[in-house]
Amino acid sequence: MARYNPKEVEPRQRAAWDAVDAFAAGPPDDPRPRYYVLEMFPYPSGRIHMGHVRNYALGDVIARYKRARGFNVLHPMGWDAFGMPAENAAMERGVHPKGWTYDNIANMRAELKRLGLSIDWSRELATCDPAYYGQQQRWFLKLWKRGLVYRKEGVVNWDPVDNTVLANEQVIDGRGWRSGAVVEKRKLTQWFLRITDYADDLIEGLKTLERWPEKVRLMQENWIGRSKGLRFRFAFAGYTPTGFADGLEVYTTRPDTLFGASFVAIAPDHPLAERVAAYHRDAAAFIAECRKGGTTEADIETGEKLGFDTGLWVQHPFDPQWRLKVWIANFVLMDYGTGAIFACPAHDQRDLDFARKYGLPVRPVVLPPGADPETFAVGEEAYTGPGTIFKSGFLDGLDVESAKAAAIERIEAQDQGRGATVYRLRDWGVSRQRYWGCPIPVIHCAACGPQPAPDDQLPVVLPDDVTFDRPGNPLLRHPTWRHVACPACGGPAERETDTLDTFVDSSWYFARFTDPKAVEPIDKTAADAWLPVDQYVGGIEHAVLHLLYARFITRALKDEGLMSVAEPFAGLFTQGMVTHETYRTTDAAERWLSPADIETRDGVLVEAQTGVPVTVGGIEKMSKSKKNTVAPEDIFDAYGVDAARLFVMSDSPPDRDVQWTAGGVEGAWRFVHRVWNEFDTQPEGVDIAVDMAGDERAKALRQATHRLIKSVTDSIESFRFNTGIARLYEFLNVLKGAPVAGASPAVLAARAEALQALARLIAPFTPHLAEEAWTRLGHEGLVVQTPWPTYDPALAAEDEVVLPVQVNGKRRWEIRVAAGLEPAEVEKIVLGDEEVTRRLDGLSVRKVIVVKDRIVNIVAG
RNA sequence: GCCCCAGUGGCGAAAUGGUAGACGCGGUAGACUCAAAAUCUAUUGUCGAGAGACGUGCUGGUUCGAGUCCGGCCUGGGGCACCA
Repeated sequence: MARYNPKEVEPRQRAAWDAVDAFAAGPPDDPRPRYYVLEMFPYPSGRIHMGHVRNYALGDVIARYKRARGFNVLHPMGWDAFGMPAENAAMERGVHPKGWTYDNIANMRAELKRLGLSIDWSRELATCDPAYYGQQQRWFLKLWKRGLVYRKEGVVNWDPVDNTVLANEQVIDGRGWRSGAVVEKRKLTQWFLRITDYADDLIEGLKTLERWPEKVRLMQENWIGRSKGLRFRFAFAGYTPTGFADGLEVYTTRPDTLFGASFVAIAPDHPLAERVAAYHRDAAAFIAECRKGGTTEADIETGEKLGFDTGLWVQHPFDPQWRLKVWIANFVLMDYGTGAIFACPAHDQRDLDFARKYGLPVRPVVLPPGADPETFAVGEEAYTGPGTIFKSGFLDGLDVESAKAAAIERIEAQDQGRGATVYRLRDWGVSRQRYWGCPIPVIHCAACGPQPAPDDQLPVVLPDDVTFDRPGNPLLRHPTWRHVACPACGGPAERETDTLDTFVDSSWYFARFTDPKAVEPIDKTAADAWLPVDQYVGGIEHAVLHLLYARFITRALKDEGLMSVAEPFAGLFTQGMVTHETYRTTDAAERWLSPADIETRDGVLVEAQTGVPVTVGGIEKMSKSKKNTVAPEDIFDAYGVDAARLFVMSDSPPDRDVQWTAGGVEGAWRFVHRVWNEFDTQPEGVDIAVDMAGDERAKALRQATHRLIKSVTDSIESFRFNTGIARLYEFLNVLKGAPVAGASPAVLAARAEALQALARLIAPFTPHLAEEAWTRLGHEGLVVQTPWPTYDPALAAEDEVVLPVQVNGKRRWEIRVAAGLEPAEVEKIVLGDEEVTRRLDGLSVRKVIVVKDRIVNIVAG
């Protein structure tokens, strides 16, 4: 009897899979139904962390399960290989980003292979490979031709640490998503992708994504932020400023409150504000002050409403005699709606704050239900609820929604505006002033303007000979790379030196995986065969960023005819994080300590090296800064890969955070050994066909086996891997209750049947152990090539059930009856039970409720 | 401020409206051992000797029956945030 040794078994079983190329996706004419399972591909930081282990183990369970269920599974892996860390390494350590990246890829590939993932490695790709980003340049130019790419000057988010521009989605709480630096506003000319063209589609599409978490759909919907309202023009009263002969256009979602108008306000960046500033020094000073304020969180929190009276007046659209003042206001945003609003202080808090500060009129026009129209007034809080419109001319008596429609209708009839839909979503700025990214394949000619790089010059390859001794974009200071001939006129021209946001790279890789060597960006036949991805697995942190960009690019490429699906991911699963306790020294320095650096001495937690006492802090996401990480490689060495995989899936539901504990992984490790012992003690050559009838113990084991198959299958199907694993643990306890020692031939046969099932059921979770066990049972082939076990419903069903009997909802005793017994029969048994008189305690039976195979409740009084 | 999610033993967690706490961790006792580790066995929500009672953040309600459904509140987490 040999002790299970993962260090010996695991590499051997991986070699066995490789020898038969077990995980290659089937050829195009494969008759099996296709299933595409994909985890978000990693950034090659150099090492895998526990988050990767969990992410890829979860995906691997699905891939292995689906394969066993007879699917032709595509389960590829690649590298999101462009990005800042490579350049930082170049600047800090003098290594080349390319070398650094490919070294990291080599390391991480080896680590991921060690995890025993059932990946089709023949499809591996890296986004920094010209073979990949060249194809990206191809479709980028196609989208340019389509009008989905444009260049404009605008105020952008500038990350002063990474020295680059960031998209709105990449600014979190006023800081760069990667660097954490406070983002500044800069005016730059940038490349944009017209994601707003698809705003409506992207919202509507969410409704079709039934296998996405509600939470993610909601976040995307909020991010796109569709609102319906009215866009209309105010005519100026008295003086009309130059360039505004058509009036001033505003956007509102509350046209029902137009008779409550108090003033009109424009953004400090509004062209009219600039016009006013041209002849009004105080206005110019006010605008400058607003810009300085910035958009950081703190500024907004304390942000006081500030305004500047332009001295201009406009006419109310429903009453030309009624004049409204035009203010410049710091709370009006230029890049939402039209950058101008009409204010109704009674029914909008911001307008109210502003009106109170500057002594402007507050006119309630929505009467809350039950309020008195004579006395209703607004104090310090605007009324935004439902009600009846009053003091509003032709809108009087209508409810809010009807009044909106009526007001829009009137404005449209007057030809002053139209009902409009406005989005919060902005176009996606994709220019990055960095070296390690996909070059934007454009050539700038002073005479001809920006020109697409000619097809025969693609890919536009990054030059290798660049320097990182100074900040800024190395492409900009490369001596020769930029200088090329204009493809249109042949004159001297310059390459675009901006590279693409790395989120562009990850917006289509799932499509490239369907044929990673295609001569076109996407092989339509392969893409249409495999897409959409049946199950995508990744972190919730990409709920808006990557997942929104990928949906957009998929739609754009579909419209370009490159593939046929509109939604890239039919099913999405967002897994929780791996967390760990944090530790700090109690000395003045309060240093964070790694779990590896602490130990218990005389019952006190101390730093191993110094003996300084340690306090246990919160349970947080594993991170380098808090030092609460555990290196996967160390765990693999100590407990084996299977135990690590098992533990990250066993202790929490996959979508929730899981807390890494030393005790937990030891439990998983014990399970691995106990499973092996059951296989190891089973004698060889047991006759499984022996007659088991009449042997109660054998029958009980067989029933447990078939119930196990059912419950593990159900658990995997519903992504509740933790409960599936719990059933496996439970079953092991059953097996141990029917040991080989002293077993009848029938029990031995039942054990053999149980082990045949068990080896296959654990295969998605602990694949190496499963394979070794399968071999131990004497099979020639591999578990990975063996179908999923099936259960006999008759055996899985209970034949006797214990029914709790309640009296008035309180459990009093229980009876044992045949499963499936009709309620009337059960009632007879219960009422005939001698317990009944004792338990009723003098009460009489009023009613008996029997839920078949579940419970009996006697209502007595 | 708005939107969403979650509160269950010492801990991670189970539980189609039907026996709350499966399974694991930790604890306790025991076996094996010269001893320890490992392993195995039993036990482990609280109170109670026991029968039993009480227990799923608080509070109302629906129901024969509520952790689960509905209303209000509290706490924690996440998202958005001057979006007109």
